[in-house]
Amino acid sequence: MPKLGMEPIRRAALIDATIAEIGAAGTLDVTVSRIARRAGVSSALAHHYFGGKDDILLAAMRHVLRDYGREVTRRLGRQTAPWARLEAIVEGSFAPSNFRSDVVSAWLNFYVLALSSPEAARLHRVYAGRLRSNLLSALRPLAGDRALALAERAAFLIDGAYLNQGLAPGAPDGEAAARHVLQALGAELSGS
Amino acid sequence: MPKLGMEPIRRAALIDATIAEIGAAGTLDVTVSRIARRAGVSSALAHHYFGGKDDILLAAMRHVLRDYGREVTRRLGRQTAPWARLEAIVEGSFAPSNFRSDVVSAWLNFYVLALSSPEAARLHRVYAGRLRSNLLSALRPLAGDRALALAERAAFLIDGAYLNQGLAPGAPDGEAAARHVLQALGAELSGS
DNA sequence: CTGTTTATTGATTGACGAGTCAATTAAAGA
DNA sequence: TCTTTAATTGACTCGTCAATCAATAAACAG
Repeated sequence: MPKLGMEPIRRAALIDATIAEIGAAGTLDVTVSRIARRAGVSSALAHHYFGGKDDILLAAMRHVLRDYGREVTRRLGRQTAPWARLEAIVEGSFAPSNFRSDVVSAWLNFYVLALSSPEAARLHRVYAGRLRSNLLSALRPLAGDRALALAERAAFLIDGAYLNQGLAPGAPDGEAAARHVLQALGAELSGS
Repeated sequence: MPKLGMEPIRRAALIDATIAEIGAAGTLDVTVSRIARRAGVSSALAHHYFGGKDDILLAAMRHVLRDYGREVTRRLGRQTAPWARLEAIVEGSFAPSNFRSDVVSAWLNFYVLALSSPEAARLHRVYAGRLRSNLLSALRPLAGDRALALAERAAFLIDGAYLNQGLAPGAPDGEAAARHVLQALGAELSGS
């Protein structure tokens, strides 16, 4: 019973299913059939709309990255003071929608995918570049020429927190992670 | 032409080949055949000594973790002053033998493997626990009751540096990473 | 109505890869 | 010398899975 205009709905459902499936399995070794089943369609349809498994994976990665960027950008839009902008970046990074355990699990898998897939590597570079650029512009007024090094450390802290929260047993706690990172940055800034 | 006592030699060669293969491919999706070929034996022999692919992977993970631990422990043995012990931990973490690009690539893959393999998760917990315990004992005299939070941040920084160096283009620079982490910790400690 | 386009799937193909096994060679021991 | 044991492999089996395709059904255009 084909209704028209299904494409965007199916795509979205398949992408959500992909993230959920990867999150549940903890690996990219998920079959197209399982993803499709979770989305309520046949595996043939997944191929029809995406072309191949790689394309599905990359679409899911783009989706995660876009959600992440949206969350940060939204918070950043309202702030002008440097420290407030820093808070916006960090808190956006650990916002509940990004920091759900299946999303973090998928995130880690996409991170590692960048080691073997050029397109995934490109997406990762875009993310990493934007994060550093955001951090740098917020830190410049606060830290002057130490801003570059501080931005790098902040990026390390954020990624490290993701990695550890992703592997820690129990539900991840974004608030605690954000507090950690901000406290570390605050301490480094005050001790100038 | 079977010589006796080949087992340890073959095991070692297969483990090295596994790390090299994973490092080169950037994924755990490497075939037993390729690993065996690199080690100069047949795939049947790999199964003979290890049992299955999972066992090979876990053996390689243990090997990486053991090398890491050795490097840290060796440096730690000579030091008694708190800050020197901290340096030992951090510098050991980024020692050239641990921080070769194929090893880091394998490391990241093993990290993610812990999301789906209980045994890999156990190994990771052991590593994470020991790292924190080492950091904590070095930081306690320097930071008192802030030591716990600081140890956590240091762990985030180290893992974050691994993650970023692993994905950065070009050869990883362990010295720079170590300096980064130590400088961050020093700044936090001085601004008490 | 009729033909075209969109949505959808069941069935099939083809490849690839983990794990098994029987057979071979040579060293060690009796 | 005979036999037991370790080392080693080529060939084979069995599943699984990505990808394809032909077929069906509904909406829509003219």
